[in-house]
Amino acid sequence: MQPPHTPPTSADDLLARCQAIAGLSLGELASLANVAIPANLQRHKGWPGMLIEKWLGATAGSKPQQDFPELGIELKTIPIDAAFRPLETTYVCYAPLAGQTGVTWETSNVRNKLQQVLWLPLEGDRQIPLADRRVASGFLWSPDAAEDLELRQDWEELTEMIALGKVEAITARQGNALHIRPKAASGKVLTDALNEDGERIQTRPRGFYLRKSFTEAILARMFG
DNA sequence: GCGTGATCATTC
DNA sequence: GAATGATCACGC
Repeated sequence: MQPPHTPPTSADDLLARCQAIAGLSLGELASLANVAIPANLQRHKGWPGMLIEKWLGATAGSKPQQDFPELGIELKTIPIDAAFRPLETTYVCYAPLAGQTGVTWETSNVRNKLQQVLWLPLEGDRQIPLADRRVASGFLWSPDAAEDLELRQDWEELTEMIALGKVEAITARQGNALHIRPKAASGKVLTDALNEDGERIQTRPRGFYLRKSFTEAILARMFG
């Protein structure tokens, strides 16, 4: 077995690729793909995600769109414990901080990214050696009306604060499903934002993340 | 620096 | 122990 050389042609094709790797360990997938296995993830935090992208035929690169644009599907690997509960929050996308005007929930990056997600849970317990961690069954998810509403309310609240120049007042404690946290290579990285007087300021870049409680409910519906 | 892939590690 | 705030690697 080898990683595919072409993108999946349909959602069914993509799901079939998931089925083909379900139950295999990251070590097995890495050696079959001739990818080196890091000792741990401390300096390779995105490694599992990159490996799975390769196995599903996602086009490599850092485009700000979905992983499978022709299918309208975003891929998210998610580390889980033995009870299929998420061990980490899920990064969605950058939070625009400088003069985003006229953007609504319907046209937001967050909604676009979450319109249709292929969740691929993997064992993430730090006690399990990285190479031994197995991949679970991937599944497609789209937010239902209640989830969409929950996400929209959080997004609108946070986006309004940014628009009012209150970026610095935003805390990760805000938001039921979606929240904002720093997202950068280090605390030295700065980007443009606006203060309450509409003046340009420099602040740490932020990103939107899904809370564990939100993704836990999604996983529970599938595996619970 | 932006945006991708995220997890780490300090604080609560 | 969990959540928040901070950080690591890579391509361009």
